[in-house]
Amino acid sequence: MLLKPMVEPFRKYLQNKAMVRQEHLEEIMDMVIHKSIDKGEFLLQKGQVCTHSFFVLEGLVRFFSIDQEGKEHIVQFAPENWFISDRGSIFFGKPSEYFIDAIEPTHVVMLDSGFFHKATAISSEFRTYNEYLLQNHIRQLQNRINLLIGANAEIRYLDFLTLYPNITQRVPQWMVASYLGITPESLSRVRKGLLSKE
Amino acid sequence: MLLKPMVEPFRKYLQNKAMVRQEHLEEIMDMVIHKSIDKGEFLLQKGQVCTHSFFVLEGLVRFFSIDQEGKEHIVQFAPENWFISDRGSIFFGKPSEYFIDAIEPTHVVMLDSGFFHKATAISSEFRTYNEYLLQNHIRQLQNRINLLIGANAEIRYLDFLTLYPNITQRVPQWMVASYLGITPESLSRVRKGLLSKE
DNA sequence: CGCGTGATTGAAACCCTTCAAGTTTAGTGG
DNA sequence: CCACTAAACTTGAAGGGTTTCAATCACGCG
Repeated sequence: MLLKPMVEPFRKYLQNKAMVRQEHLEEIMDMVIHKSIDKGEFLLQKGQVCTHSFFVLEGLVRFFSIDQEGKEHIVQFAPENWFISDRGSIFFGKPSEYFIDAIEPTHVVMLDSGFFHKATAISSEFRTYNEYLLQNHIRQLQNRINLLIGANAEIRYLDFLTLYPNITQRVPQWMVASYLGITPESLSRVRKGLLSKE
Repeated sequence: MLLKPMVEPFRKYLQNKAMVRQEHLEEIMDMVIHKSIDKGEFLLQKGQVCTHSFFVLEGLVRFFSIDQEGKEHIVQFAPENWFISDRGSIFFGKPSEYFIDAIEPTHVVMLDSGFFHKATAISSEFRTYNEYLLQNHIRQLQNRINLLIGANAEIRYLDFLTLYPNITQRVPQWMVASYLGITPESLSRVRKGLLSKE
């Protein structure tokens, strides 16, 4: 058996979060491959068919699109212990409309398209947890849509701060703006306005 | 056995879309309850814990929030053959932030919180189809977020038209505006602009 | 140091909203 | 079937929030 020290956080995650039992752990762990990427490197680029999901062991990645005018729009951040992939592309086998790259030097495990089927077949605990992740993801996306159609930039920024309190210091402000759907200049002014209130 | 003529479309859906086999059909169908509601009646109101998912047999419902200023924001429409529920509330047992009501006189089947677990255990075909629905739902929500943070009202309206070509005639224009995150007046002007282009 | 990236600030332009008025459409009761 | 009414849609003008473009400032790193 190979020594894979870097992927240990994934084992811990399966054990403590997903409650996967000892007897199923190794079989699942045997399916994972470690990969490390530098800041700025890509895990997925537009036009590629997304073949893997990624679990972030260490570091921070972003999931984003680039529009016709060349502007980036960040759909999601993924720090440690988050799964990230283009579900549409991986599940339907279509070329992706999105990019995934590293904001920090990052370690991930790569999970091929059969991983979730196999792992849920092996461990009912993993199946339950995976379903929880899907439901929670949908809940978050709906909440974000609700804010985007109903709330102004200030409220969306405050919501972001409470939702991702730890990430704010790790990403440049212009990326936060991109996530919120506003320009860096606007975010700067929103922050200025908030400071003068308190 | 009871005669349930109204729920027949659900049986057909399970058979043709989800590819549920004959031998599993009745067991699943036995779990469903029919309910009909008038235009304007609610299936879910803010503050309630959502106890059921709904499958629309006939008619049209909307899933929406109301903000502090009393304005409605439509997160989703659900016409025939769509599932609708507040996944967050049903899965986590928390009071909902959303409303579901009928835009037309509507017939639904009610699926209690255990339905999906039981049905996926009974039929592996249903399990596969349910996963497809979840993945597809996430893909749609991500796409909508991407448009909300990166595209103007005109582009979002055109996307809406291609995504829901049949619904446009069935919902008042002010609801479409609410879905797009703009005012009815703005949508009226967007439409005027599009007419003068062609 | 100097360079590049990111953050801030200002002014003008733009998109969308708000408010108000008018028009059309749809539903209801006589 | 028409008349009436309420709701939905349109249009205009003014205002607000956000973007754009440009200039300046702050900082980290070679």
